[in-house]
Amino acid sequence: MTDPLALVNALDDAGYRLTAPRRSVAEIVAGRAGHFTAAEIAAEARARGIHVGRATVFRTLDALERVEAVERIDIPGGGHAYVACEPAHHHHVVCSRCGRSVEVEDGRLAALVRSIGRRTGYRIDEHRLELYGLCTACQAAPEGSR
Amino acid sequence: MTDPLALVNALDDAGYRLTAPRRSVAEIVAGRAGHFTAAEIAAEARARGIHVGRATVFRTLDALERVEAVERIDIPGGGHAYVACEPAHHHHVVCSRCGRSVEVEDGRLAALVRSIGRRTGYRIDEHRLELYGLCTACQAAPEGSR
DNA sequence: TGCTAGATGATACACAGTCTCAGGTGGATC
DNA sequence: GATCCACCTGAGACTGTGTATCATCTAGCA
Repeated sequence: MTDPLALVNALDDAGYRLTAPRRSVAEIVAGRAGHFTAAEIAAEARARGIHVGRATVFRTLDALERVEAVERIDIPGGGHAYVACEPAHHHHVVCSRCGRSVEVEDGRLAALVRSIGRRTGYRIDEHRLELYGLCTACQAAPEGSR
Repeated sequence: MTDPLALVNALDDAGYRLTAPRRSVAEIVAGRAGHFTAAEIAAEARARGIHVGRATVFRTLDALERVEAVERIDIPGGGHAYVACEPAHHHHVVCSRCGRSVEVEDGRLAALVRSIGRRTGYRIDEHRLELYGLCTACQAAPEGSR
């Protein structure tokens, strides 16, 4: 759950025009607790009776990613998902049952990455760490319930 | 570069039948130094004059992944790739220019993952770390050469 | 208010991956 | 070596995700 205004402002600050479809997408994104796919955003917009083209959803998520208001992650089994997040380098722990995600910051991993770089001789420019498991709520909930 | 026999044996040991298409795919996979996509394997088979269906390539790579003879990784920009590897949990450092990859083992990351689990309350079942950069050869080679 | 660059929706397209199904074949058994 | 059948195959349809194109629309500036 994020402030829709923050997303809209991020776009505005970066010089993107503030259009109705962008506001709608920002609002839906902001209302999401966990990760979501482009298709889910399009479906929710349709469910709310808002007409937003599929291409526009992709374009808007792309814009939000550029301004670092959302992050694109790979999900196990292929495909992508997005998470609304703070604009600093970090990683996500994603609940594989309910989709809720939390952010963890970078500290020790950055050191680990540097050490791997030294050991392998590679000049490491990019890394991605994604963690999947069960959030506290889903651990407590009985198996299969959702 | 892996021993094609090792891949074929891994399939055999797991109870998979040893068919001509599987041997061909195993041979092509074994001949690869870096990562590769299913499409590349299919293309190389075609180039060698071996007829292997696209579905069969996917099925064989899937089987090889099951027996842990290859690992499926996500590449930046979406899509998947595979790397032939030893059957122990580890991660890959992939050269973003030539595609060559090296394996790094797990030690400190496992500890980091545990500590993230403790901190967030998540029960972490799965994690993936992928590192991208330039290998020593590509760092030495002039920009743009391949 | 008018203008224009940038945004839009519709649509076609590309591509990866999955599924189905009729026919083929590896390998166990005799 | 012959037989048999469960498993494997290729072909091709299908699905889902993401991109490209284009005519039309509109936010926001002068």
